[in-house]
Amino acid sequence: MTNFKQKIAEQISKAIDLDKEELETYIEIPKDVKNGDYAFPCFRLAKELKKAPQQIANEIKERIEIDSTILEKVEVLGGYLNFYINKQLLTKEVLMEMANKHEYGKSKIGEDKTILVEYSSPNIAKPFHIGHLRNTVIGAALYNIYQYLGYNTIGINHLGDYGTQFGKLIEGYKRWGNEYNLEENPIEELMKIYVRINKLCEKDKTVLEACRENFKLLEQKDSYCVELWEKFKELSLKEFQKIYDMLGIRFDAVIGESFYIDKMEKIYELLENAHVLKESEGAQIVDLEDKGLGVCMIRKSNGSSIYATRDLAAIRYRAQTYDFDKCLYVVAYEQALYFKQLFEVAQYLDIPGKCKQGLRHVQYGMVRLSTGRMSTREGNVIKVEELLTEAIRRVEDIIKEKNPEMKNLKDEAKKIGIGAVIFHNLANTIIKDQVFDWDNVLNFQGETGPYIQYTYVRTKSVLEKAGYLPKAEEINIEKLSDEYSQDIIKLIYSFEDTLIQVTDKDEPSILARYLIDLAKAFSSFYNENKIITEDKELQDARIYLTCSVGKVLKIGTNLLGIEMPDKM
RNA sequence: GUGCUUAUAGCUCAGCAGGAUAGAGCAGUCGCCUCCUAAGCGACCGAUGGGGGUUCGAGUCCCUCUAGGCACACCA
Repeated sequence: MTNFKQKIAEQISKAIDLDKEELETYIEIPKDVKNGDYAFPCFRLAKELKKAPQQIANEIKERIEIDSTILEKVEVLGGYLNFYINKQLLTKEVLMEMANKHEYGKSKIGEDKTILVEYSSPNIAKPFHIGHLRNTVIGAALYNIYQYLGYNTIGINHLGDYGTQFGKLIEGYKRWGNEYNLEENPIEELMKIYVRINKLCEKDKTVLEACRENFKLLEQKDSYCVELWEKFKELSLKEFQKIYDMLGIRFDAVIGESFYIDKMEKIYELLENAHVLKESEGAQIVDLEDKGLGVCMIRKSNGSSIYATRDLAAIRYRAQTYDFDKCLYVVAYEQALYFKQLFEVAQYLDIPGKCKQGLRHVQYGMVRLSTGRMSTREGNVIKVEELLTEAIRRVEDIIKEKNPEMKNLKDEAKKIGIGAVIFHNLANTIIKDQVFDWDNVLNFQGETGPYIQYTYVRTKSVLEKAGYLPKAEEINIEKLSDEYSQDIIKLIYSFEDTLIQVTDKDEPSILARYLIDLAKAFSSFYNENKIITEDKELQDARIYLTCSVGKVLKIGTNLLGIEMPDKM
């Protein structure tokens, strides 16, 4: 499709002697459509050229050649040069693109680039709560979008299956294992043990030492510890899988921290050879004080490993295995300092420079309860299963009321309920904290997942009523020159650009917002116009547009990890 | 104490790496189903935390204050 912005920049660059790429960055999209489709503010040239902005605008306008196939007109308003693009061309191109491309917006711009996305990464033996949900949903959306743009994308679930916490669990199980029924409700019971042993550790430091000792034994492959650990792991994974199935999420690699056990010696060695490893209080650290990053611990004073060691081993392994260009860590912002340290220390590894530079912490805000922070140790967490089940239940109630005849009630309710929860997690800038509120998450009106789904279902139902789909090349595009249709056309035009923005900023909410805008534009259009009408040409054009909106809505929501219902 | 981060309408959020009159949703008030699904559409109401600065122009950049959140070595 024509890159209008670029074309306009080219024209301006011919009129005044400035680099067209630079000019392109100055061009903006006016807030008010009355001011055209693109605008070039001349203010910043005023000083250089020693002329009034308006005069500059006028002079550029004089010198510019208007290619009427691309631009309708150019106007000067204040210090702005306002460009009105050729609607016919835009409309034609969007419709043809839609007709010719099987998957609209799909691109190859990421070809030859490998992106790793580490996300979800729950801790074994701990409940999967709404904090993990946010992480999982953000990671999955990024994964899908990168992939759609042609990147070779690898999704990694870096399970927290190692560390002192297991020393604690083992200690707890040793002491009170027979009091708990692990088979029945594994995570619940393990959590109780975990909470209990943590309380004891706080009171009695010797117990904490015993826990650390257990982890050390686990690391040394003590058979009792390994056996227990494997049992905990198996039970937890089964539970997690239930949730991934509900959410429709899968990973290319599920590799726990424990996978790196035998890859850590090499890390010690590399850091040793780089002369950055120092002893401090009996532990091995890398001092990053001069960079304002404190110290990064690599080996504990009792000789056992720590998460940084395993993460470094993971980076090295991933560089060797995937030769990645970018590795995204979707992890809450509370670990911001840690990741800065990690990436800093990773510079000493024997991996390609592009891998070292491609490490990126995608930070998202915490999910809190109105009563404060969620804490597994405190036991006050909202579990994902509970939330999804409630969402589905509420949707079922609404369907029974609004559409009692509906078939596949269970299936559709699931798509809508889960869709609402996923969308809610992606609708806002991810760095912002969220205060969890049932009514907020499970609101189905306004800017929500169900709103987009509802809009989509409407497009489907119109198409069903029409019973045919006209050919794109036969559409009379003049029938789509009204404001409502044009709003939609412009939005569809900017779909790919929206996806690129998501990957530029690692911010899925940009796509979520876009889909709301598109659904709104269609809803207004739908309300204002009859699609099925007497005027056959008009009907064809509108049907085609309706179909296009439906396609983009579906592709977009799927990229966010949300399924579309057929009926609502 | 140091560092990071957030602050926009009663509530939840947008605001394209400074640009034209700051946009939505929810809540509230009011209209719209003899018409393709009212989980919808339209209208009204209502806002940039305080103070400086840079700039032709600041919600956006800088400084400062205030208020939340987070992190600062043997948890991950």
